Amino acid sequence: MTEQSTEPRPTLEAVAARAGVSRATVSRVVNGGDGVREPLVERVRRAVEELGYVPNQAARSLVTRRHDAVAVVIAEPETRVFADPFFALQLRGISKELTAHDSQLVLLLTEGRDDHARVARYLAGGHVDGALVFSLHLDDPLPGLIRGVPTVYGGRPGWRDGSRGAVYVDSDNRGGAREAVRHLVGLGRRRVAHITGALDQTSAVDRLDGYRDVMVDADPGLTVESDFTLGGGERAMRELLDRCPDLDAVFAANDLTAAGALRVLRERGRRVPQDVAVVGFDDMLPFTEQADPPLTTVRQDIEEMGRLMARLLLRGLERTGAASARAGEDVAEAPSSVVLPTTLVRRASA
Amino acid sequence: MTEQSTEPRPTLEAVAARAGVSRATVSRVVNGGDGVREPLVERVRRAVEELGYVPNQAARSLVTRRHDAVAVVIAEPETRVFADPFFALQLRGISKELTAHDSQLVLLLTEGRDDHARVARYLAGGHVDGALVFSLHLDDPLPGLIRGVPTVYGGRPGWRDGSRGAVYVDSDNRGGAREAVRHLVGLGRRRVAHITGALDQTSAVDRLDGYRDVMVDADPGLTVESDFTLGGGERAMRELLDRCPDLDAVFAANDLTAAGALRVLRERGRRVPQDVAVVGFDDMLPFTEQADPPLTTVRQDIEEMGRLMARLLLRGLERTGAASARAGEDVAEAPSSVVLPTTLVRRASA
DNA sequence: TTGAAAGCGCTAACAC
DNA sequence: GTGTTAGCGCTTTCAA
Repeated sequence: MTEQSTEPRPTLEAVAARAGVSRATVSRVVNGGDGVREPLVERVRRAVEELGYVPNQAARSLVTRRHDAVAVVIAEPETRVFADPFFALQLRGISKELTAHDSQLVLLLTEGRDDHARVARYLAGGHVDGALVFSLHLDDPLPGLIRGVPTVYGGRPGWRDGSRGAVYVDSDNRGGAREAVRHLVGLGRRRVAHITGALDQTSAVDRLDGYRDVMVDADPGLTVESDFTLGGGERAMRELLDRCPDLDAVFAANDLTAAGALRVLRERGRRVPQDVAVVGFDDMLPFTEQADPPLTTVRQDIEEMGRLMARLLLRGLERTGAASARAGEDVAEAPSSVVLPTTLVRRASA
Repeated sequence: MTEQSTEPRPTLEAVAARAGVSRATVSRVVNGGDGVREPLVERVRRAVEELGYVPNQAARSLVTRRHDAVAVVIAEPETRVFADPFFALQLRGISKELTAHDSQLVLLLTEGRDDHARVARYLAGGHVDGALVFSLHLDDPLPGLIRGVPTVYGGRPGWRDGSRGAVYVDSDNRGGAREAVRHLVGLGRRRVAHITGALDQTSAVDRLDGYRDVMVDADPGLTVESDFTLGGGERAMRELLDRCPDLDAVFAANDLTAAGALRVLRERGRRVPQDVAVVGFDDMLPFTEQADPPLTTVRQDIEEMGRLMARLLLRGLERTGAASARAGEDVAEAPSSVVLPTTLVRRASA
């Protein structure tokens, strides 16, 4: 392993000694330097430089009770998480926003129920200022375990008792689905099928609702439940074709599912879009572009969702944080949930 | 935002008072309970339970100088990072291993040169016990900036002056490439082309070397430089076809590149594998399986690489950590680099 | 404006 | 075994 620094890192004390001032003064300079006269600031800065001083965050947190760190909890037992770049994009957005606010990203991946206690303990341990929680399934016990930690959810949580005032960022899944299905109908398709996502997630439920909004009294046989995966999409498509050979369009709950459907349609000799038009959801490049034919889909801005989540959380933290409370200054609104619009991206498949 | 616990969390002191013992005893119980008599352990446990006590990590780190946290640094300015599930899989492996050791994963994504200083500062700030660093390009300044923090690299670093005793985990890129090309040659192909990866990364260089090992005195025109992306693969394939229309096989530096190549081959009316056989690298499902035809490729176990990196780092930390040093017990070997084997996965494309 | 001093909550010697 | 005590490195009143 690369170099092990055995010699202790310099402390405030050391810097103070070197600069010939008190610890308090060094602390002030390090934290912005307000109320310290210029020549002293200069002296301290130089000492910091020379000694390569870096504040010890543990000591600082101990007194300030701030950590400048945010936990990102991805509660997704399935391998699916890593089959599409969804989370990577969210992380990217989050990371950008946090970085801009000098906050760190602590990633908590949970593989199953066992991990919930661990995550809860961690969050309760006061390691982080807040949490961003993803991919909740209905009745996920996690939210109940993390009370006391400011949290923003990715996607509307699916609690039966409403969302209990939880703050979340979501796409307009229902509206997007409506637009997709309307597009298919506008193309003259009458037998529009729907392959759902995992119905224990609100995104899947909302997309199904959107489909139903447009296809009122649709043949129930045209809807088949699936799970957001490629393999699931294949299975679902086979089932649909067996059940309703006359279908002329498919709205799939996401692009991965649509890719599976496309493959089966090709297998079965159905031409896309001539025989069957297909629309996906997510606009997950390069899946959609690489698909054959390139996939018409509903785009959501994943990275922006991540960024927004982080922003809401940080804003909330500032609002309740010591800084603003002390000054009693413009106490901003408590942040509230945001639903981002989607857009239909037309390609060759529909 | 969900609930803001305003009342202060209980401290060791509070637990001690409640259990009628000293802080030291509580501390002992909380940290394993060695050397505390059973009835007391019980009393303390109950008090902890009742008060919902959770240790304050900042206070603990301040004295132990351990953080039970490891930074994962992904230094990848390109969007590419998020186009394939490569990092997600590594993260998964790392996360599993860290979790098993009660360590946290702090993710540091760097978007460009500007971020290096930030990352260096963070690492120097003693927030973490060690670092796992990925995706280094040649002459990346980062390694120079993080001296003092135990580090394991993902992929062999490409420093001109050797790897300076750095510990890394890598795949046998060269051997895997050899196997891929030998396979093509074994199929009777004589004009085997190679689309390289980004040659500022050792993985790309090693794969090129492996290709050359087998194709000694190959037509230099059969090798074209690319960048591990789908678009890059398309461009490279076009160039190759223009330059060497008689080529009968392509070894692409990764699956994404291969996918690009496949697309262009189809465009140009070349049948795969009859006219041109194609082999990729990575075995990035579902890319390889979804490809048309399904892609023959060199598989590397990405998740295992991640897990191994974490294991090496943790082992090294234990070795030098207070615990083992104090006891003077079996001082294990300093961990050394590991190169994982690859395997050829045959599908339809070659 | 600057410094002195009191902790933040915890662990680890060292006594008892 | 258990308790007492001295810090870990920092911020933050409070005086000067």
